[in-house]
Amino acid sequence: MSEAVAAAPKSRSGRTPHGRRKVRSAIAVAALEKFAEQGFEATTVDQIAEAAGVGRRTFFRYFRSKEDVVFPGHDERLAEVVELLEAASADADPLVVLGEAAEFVLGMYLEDPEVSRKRSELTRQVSSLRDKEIASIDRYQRVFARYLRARFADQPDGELHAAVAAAAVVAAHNHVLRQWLRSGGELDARAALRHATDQLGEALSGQWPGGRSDEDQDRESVVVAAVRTSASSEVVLKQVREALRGIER
Amino acid sequence: MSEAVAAAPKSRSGRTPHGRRKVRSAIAVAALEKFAEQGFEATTVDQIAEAAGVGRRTFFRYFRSKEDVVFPGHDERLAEVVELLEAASADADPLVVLGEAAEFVLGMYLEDPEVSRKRSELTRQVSSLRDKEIASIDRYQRVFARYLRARFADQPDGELHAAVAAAAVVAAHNHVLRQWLRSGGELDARAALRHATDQLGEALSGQWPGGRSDEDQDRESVVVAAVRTSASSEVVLKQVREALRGIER
DNA sequence: ATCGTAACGGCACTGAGTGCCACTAGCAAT
DNA sequence: ATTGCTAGTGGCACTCAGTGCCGTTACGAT
Repeated sequence: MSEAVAAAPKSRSGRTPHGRRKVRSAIAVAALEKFAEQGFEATTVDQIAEAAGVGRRTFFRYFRSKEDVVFPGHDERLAEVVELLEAASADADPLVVLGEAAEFVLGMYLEDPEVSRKRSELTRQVSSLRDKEIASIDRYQRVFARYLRARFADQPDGELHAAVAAAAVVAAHNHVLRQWLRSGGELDARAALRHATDQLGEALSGQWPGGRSDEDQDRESVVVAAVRTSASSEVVLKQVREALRGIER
Repeated sequence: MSEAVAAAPKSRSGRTPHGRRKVRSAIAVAALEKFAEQGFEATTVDQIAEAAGVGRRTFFRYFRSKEDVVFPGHDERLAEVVELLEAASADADPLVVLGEAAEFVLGMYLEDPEVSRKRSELTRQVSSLRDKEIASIDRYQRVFARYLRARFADQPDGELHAAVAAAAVVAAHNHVLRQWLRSGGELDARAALRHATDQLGEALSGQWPGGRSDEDQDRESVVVAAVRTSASSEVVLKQVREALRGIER
């Protein structure tokens, strides 16, 4: 590990894959192995580099920091979400679009359940990783909020509603993700997320401005007789909702 | 800086305030001065310590990290919020309680506008500080969510609603805070926050379970005739809501 | 005056992250 | 095959944050 031998042809000496993309993967695998074995903080970059068969300096060429090994390519993912939102039709219900974006993000976790579980285990234990992840989630939320801000631009309190709705969607996503992780991957996360965002859409676009555009054709199929009553509109609504719940399904 | 002179009576040598709490303040002031002067990253702890007239080691006795100088006592503040929520009446509307908690947090910023503005300027520019702050905000959100989870425990989807509502309240708070900062402290932030949480309360407690306890007495004052229709319950509800809106107010 | 305690300052050490440079492998042109 | 270019690599040295240790100093109590 020291003398003149070090300069020998490492290319074929078992280690040092030298494949362009293989190196990155080798480092990541070695790192996660070490983290699971001896913990995150107790593992030094030197150990990871040695285990991966690369130099310490090379580690930092592939990952900006030790934390970054745990969250690979979060930047690219975020860029994909931005694209997704930019490509969304201007006619579509903004909250539906955001729901789809959230499902897309969720899909990235669902793709590789084992990695996701290991990551969540790590982030649960190591505070610096938790902070990193929270910051990363916040970036998604900012993108969501920016999208909604544009869509709600002409409404009163549009910025407020955008910020709140974005936070709500992200919270719903996170909640479903946590449930899924706790269930050991058994839960139908996509369905759960859709259920959650449906409820959100009902609550938010119902009371707030920003209504749907395809409602008009349904409007004629129901007639409502409105009467004055001492009860608040909230109470009336609640009664109607319960009544409907009794009829349907 | 080296020989026997170092042991001389520093206590009266102009520097070294030596007041128990004065030291902390002196360090903080010196740090913020240096940060404003040459930037956060370009300022080393040694420089801060020297400017404050204390040893480098002492700096780390008062602040866990360089970032911590910018966010002093966030832990204590969080503890206060926890107390506030624990002290809240079990009868009160959970969302109102959370609104008050949010206003309390907002109040901490409002207390000292100049410091708040300097902090926000710093966090806007330095990513590591931004991440720290986001993590700190998330801790508030977790506390909020935990509170709501307890209050919504017996409801269907209670956990989801707790997570979403907590996120919504925090988002509203952050939005108002941002507005206030941008307005240069002119905005009536408390009123704006109350306006925002009022809307939230309407949207969330209206559509979702988690109803108030005084609704039952109102229930008898409205009668609903339910009929089958081709329209979805969403559409029916929306129609009713619009009709009510036309009648009231 | 003396003792005990708490705070302080210095020192040395670990480990993350960066800049620099020399080396090598692979590839293209000749 | 030789030369030359480029990109990836590894080692080295350096800065700086953060920590453990310890001798010293200031201060309060007896």
